Amino acid sequence: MTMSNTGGRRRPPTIHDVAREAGVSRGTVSRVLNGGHYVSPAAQEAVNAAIRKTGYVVNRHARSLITGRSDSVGFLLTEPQERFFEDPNFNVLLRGCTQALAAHDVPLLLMLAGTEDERRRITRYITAGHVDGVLLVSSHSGDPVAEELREAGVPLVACGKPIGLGSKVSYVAADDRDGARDMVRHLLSLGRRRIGVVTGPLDTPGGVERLAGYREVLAEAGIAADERLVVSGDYSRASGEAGAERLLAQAPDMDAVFVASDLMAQGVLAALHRAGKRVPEDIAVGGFDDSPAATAATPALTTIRQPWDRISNEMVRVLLAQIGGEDPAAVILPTELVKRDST
Amino acid sequence: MTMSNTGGRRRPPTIHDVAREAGVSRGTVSRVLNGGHYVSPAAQEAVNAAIRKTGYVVNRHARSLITGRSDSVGFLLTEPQERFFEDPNFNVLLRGCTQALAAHDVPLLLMLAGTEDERRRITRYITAGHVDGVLLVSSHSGDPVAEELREAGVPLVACGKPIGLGSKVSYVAADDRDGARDMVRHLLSLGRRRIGVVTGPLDTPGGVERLAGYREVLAEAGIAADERLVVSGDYSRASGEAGAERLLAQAPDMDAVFVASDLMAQGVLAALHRAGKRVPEDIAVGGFDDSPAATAATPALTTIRQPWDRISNEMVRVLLAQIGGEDPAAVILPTELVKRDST
DNA sequence: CATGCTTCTGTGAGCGTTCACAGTAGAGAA
DNA sequence: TTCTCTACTGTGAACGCTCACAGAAGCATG
Repeated sequence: MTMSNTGGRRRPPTIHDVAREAGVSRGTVSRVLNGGHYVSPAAQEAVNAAIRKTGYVVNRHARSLITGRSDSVGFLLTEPQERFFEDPNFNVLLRGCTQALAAHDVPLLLMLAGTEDERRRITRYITAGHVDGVLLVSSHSGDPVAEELREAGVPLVACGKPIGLGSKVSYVAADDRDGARDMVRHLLSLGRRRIGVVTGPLDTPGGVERLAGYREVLAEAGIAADERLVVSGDYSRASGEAGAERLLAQAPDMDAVFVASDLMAQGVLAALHRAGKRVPEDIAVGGFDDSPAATAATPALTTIRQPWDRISNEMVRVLLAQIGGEDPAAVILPTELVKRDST
Repeated sequence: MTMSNTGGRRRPPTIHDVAREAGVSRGTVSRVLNGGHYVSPAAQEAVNAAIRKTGYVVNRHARSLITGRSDSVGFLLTEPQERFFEDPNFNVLLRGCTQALAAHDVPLLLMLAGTEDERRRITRYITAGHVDGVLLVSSHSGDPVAEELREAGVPLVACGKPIGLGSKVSYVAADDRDGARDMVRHLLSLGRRRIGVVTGPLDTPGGVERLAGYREVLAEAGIAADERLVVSGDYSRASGEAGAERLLAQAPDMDAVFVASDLMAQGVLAALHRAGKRVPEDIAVGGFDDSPAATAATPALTTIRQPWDRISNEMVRVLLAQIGGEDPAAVILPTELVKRDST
């Protein structure tokens, strides 16, 4: 073994060591490292051998210092803390993004900005160029961070359509409205006519769009809108529980309910259970997300699958493209109805 | 406003710009930046004003290049992917560590190393000095990453006691054994005598220790060990379900069961429900973790709370201390019994 | 033979910091 | 006065890399 590195760290090999080992100059090694253009096969081979032999790994700090890029991206969460770890979707997204970035050898910096203070610090950090771009996960509109970053010219991709901002910012989103339409059509196809809805927060695209889909399908089916069948939640389990109770009180003849998230649907199921309603016999329940909560629920939840792997992949793709100089882009991905036992 | 940075990124101010603005030298600015020793109050003030005026932010790459430190740490997950996003504990831990690090202005790099290939790449990345230290989250023993990193002299703190390694590696863990003892004692105090257990994987410290606690308390109570009451799971919901079925078959007279994770307990509850057993009347169920799954379960789960915020805080503290030159340390934190409806 | 073109290679400069060192000024002691 | 000590300040020289440029070699074309 050449790299006798056991115990205590010694000075790692530099590009100079590799060059000497390979009998070429720093320039040639650098060229090999960066794509190998204008390098003879012989030199190429010698350099690669030297890299293997010395165990050389490029010093990203030195590289970043001169290129001005950091070759890393931030994963920024501007949600208040609770939501982050209550909502399983975040995990799937985070995991997907980490993997997609790893495939490009780009490390991911996780950033939490719940408070005003943290937001300032992190904005500062980002605009100082410590990351090349940002994957933004914040559902609520009027998020000042997105606007600040956009103004500072930081490449940015949001997850879900940012409500406040113009079309100048990239985003990747599932087709919420279409997913909602699918679910409500499914409920209609089961013969249900008194279909309630527990929406998400109406300052989020998901909240707005899923409600819109619900309304559209009912209108198309010639069913009159009934506001007693519409209540709002905040995606939390507790708000689902409260929502179901309100619905039962306002519309006792309800025979189905479309819930804008699986977590809320869990709450709805609990409330229905308490009220002595059988699911799906008395009331069919449809969720949204296809999160682990859907299979964990009893009965297992019929829901709308969001294509999280594709979403994360696309977010990374669009972000890297934008870092590479391309213009912002919006990507909408289709959802899928997953039938289980609750309908 | 001085920093007219609107649209397109311009060259950010350097330490030189600040020095000129403040009428001092680079050296003085640098000293202010690094603690302000040997700097006159007047210079101190002038530099701070200049920093505010120019909007200067230190270029970490340049700093890292010369100091040899990266001022960032890695959060390394060597679990296979599924577990990561099925287990809510990871989130809490991740969030806690991110916050604790942010308080020290240290960014966190999230690293996933599920496959052999990824492991090699990431080990390489880490040993090249791209992070100053690593927070390691992997429960299974015989994890080669931990050993490699330790050998390379990378500061390292594991979450949970690494089984294979000697005492040379730091770790922070909840007192699994004591938590298990509390739970089993609680079940005994309810008059239960035929207490089953669904353990975690027995190549993880949590799996081993929680089972040991169970055995100890039963022995102390003078209850003979009965291997028909002991089955193993892998912390997944499904394995809890399967485990409960085995227990019911092997020991139909079981009147309580201690499950080594809340997620598995959810599976246990489902299986008991299917078998027509009432919880807690027929069989009391105790979980472990106090994850969101505990409150989501019906009935709400009596469980053992792991002090995740303290765990993450301690992990960060120990890691930073180790980076600062201190020796490795082990920290054991107490757990807490949380009584709900399942016992 | 000169000229141009393409492919390849080496060299110096410089990215923005910190660090070691060499000062300078002022206070107090001899 | 002169010396020493302390508090402070400025100045190269790195750190390891990429980039622009200059030049060499090979080959075809004028």
